[in-house]
Amino acid sequence: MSLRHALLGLLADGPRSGYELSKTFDDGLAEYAWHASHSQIYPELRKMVADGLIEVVDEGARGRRSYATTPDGRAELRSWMMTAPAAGPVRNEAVLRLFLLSALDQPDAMRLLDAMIESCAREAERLSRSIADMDAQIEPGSGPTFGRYAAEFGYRIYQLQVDWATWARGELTNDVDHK
Amino acid sequence: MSLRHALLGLLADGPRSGYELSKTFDDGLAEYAWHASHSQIYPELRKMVADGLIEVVDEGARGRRSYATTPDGRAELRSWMMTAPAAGPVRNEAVLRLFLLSALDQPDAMRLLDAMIESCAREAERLSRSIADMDAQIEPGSGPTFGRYAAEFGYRIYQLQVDWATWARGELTNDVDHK
DNA sequence: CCGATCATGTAAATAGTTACATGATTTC
DNA sequence: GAAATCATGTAACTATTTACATGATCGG
Repeated sequence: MSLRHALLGLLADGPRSGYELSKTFDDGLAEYAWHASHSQIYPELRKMVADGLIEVVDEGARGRRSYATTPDGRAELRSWMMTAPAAGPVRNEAVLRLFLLSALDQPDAMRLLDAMIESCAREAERLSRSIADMDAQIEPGSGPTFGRYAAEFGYRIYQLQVDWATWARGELTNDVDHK
Repeated sequence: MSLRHALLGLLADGPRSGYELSKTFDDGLAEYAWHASHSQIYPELRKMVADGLIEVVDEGARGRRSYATTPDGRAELRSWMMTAPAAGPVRNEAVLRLFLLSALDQPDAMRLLDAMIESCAREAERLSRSIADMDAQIEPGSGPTFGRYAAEFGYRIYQLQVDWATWARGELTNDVDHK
């Protein structure tokens, strides 16, 4: 049950409301690691309270409730972080399409690879700028934030997709030349 | 509904049984792109027959049934390949744990990073050997197989994780030094 | 003939998505 | 005072996992 651990992990940084947690999924986490919608998050938070992993620490305007981890929650998170198997089942539609490339004919495959190379390159560049911004305004001595780690990962993964697709494009071209 | 398209894509290469499709998921696909168990695959194949996307082309021993794509199925696959959005929701537990690293204390984070670096490096090396094997025994003029594409992707992604984790390890170390 | 593997299935439970629903507060 | 955003929820549906279940064939 990774959603539960994702929520515990985010709350480890400090109290958050369901709404804020939902936002955090939307920027960064959902793109590379784990996606969840608010309709899944709110009920899960209730269950986690019932299970003693988190507790309500503040109630604000508009029914806002902030949650924080309990000692049990932190123990559960640590145990999961340190003992979970290295790889679990993966779901990634973009990668799936890369893998099914050979199901297309040559011109379609080329068109798709070109489109992917372009969109991944654009993303990589966007993240590269975003990283430069972050690095320009950190206070010295403080380590990278969550967002900085995520951006670094994102930059590298988009660059990888560009490189892989460029390589695959070359292989496909050679393939045709030899026929 | 990506499972359906994954199955269509695999069947585009030639007729396969549910059992074989299930095996294909297990080596390569499930690790980087999409996971599915046989208990999900068999019912889905039946639905796809009912929807006219695939058909039974052979019945062999032990109740084995081979499926092949229909023209409708190939059209559906192509349309999905060419028009699906560049990025969908992602699920990847290993990456999630990387992102939640800051929820651990320094020594635990270091231990986890070291373990990840080691296991990813081992995987990268295994794939590197596997790639060398494949490249040694291809007939000249024929393009890379599905497995070759997958292995290339896998190698690069494990290497990326090693590099990212090594970078993160350095950042964490600096962080402590400055305190 | 026995163990491994081939080959398919179903049922129950959990996880996740999509659509619907409501109302408060802030900002302009 | 209207639009945007904050903030939470539920219901129905679909997808996925886990566990149970069965039997055929192949290799030694």
